[in-house]
Amino acid sequence: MLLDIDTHSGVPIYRQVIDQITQQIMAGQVEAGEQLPSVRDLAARLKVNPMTISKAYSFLEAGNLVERQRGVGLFVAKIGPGEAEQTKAEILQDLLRKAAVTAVQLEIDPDEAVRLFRELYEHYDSRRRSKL
Amino acid sequence: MLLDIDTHSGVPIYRQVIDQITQQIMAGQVEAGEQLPSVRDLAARLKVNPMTISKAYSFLEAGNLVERQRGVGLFVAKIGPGEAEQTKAEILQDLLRKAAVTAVQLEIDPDEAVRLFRELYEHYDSRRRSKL
DNA sequence: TATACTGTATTAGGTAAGTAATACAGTATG
DNA sequence: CATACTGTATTACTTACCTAATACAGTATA
Repeated sequence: MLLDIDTHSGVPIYRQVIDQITQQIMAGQVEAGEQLPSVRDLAARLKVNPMTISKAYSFLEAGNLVERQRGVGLFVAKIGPGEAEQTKAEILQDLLRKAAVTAVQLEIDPDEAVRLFRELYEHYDSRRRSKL
Repeated sequence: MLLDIDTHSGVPIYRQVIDQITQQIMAGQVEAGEQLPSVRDLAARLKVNPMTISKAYSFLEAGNLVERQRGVGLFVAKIGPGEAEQTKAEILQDLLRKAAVTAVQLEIDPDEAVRLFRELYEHYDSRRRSKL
């Protein structure tokens, strides 16, 4: 599992871990039942304290995205389709909110912004399809 | 000047203020010599402590983006020609690219994604207009 | 001069994040 | 059983962020 922590972004490390694992689960990059790296393993890889990772994992567990077994490890949970849909929408909304605020701040025409977004969607969608 | 503070993002408030003002200056949305809102004014608007805004303004001053005059206020500085400017379209594209990639990865319907973006735009746009 | 604004400084306090160190409890394997 | 892993708990500490309150100094206007 590849995680990237940007220590200059101002976002707490544990938040970045949560967000990235959440996204990977939602994108189907990891399957239900799959084991995530151990607290110590991931902490060593990311060069942070194990308790920081444990904190992130606790939040993921509280959000029912993973199941933790003491002595064994952490496993991706089965996500109900309704829950997955809601989580996906929340992830996208956060990104689009940032874009929308910026578009408004910079006084970019809404139709222009929407057109650009749709074009980008189609661009990356066709790239994804060409991989199937 | 419209600023939006997302208290759930984990990014410190002063960082968000810095980043958004920086972005607007670099995009040419505000001109050299233009006055920014006072510390107290912006703090009241964003419902934060004035010292938090003062901290952000200090960083902007340290980065030579603004000039502060005690008793008068804060003014956008002349930016040297060497400073790399991004166009508004480039800025927005970077953000929308991330959203588009994510929407594709999460297999979110394009019309749904576009509808969400437009709603968010209109939401923040109506906030901006209500301040004019 | 008084008033209302402007930014700045200071003190004190609370919360959050991250860390180090240590130890415990549980699991799996040889 | 010993070992090596697993997650968890705890204590203590530092740094960062944010706040409230207060006051000072500077500027602009009536």
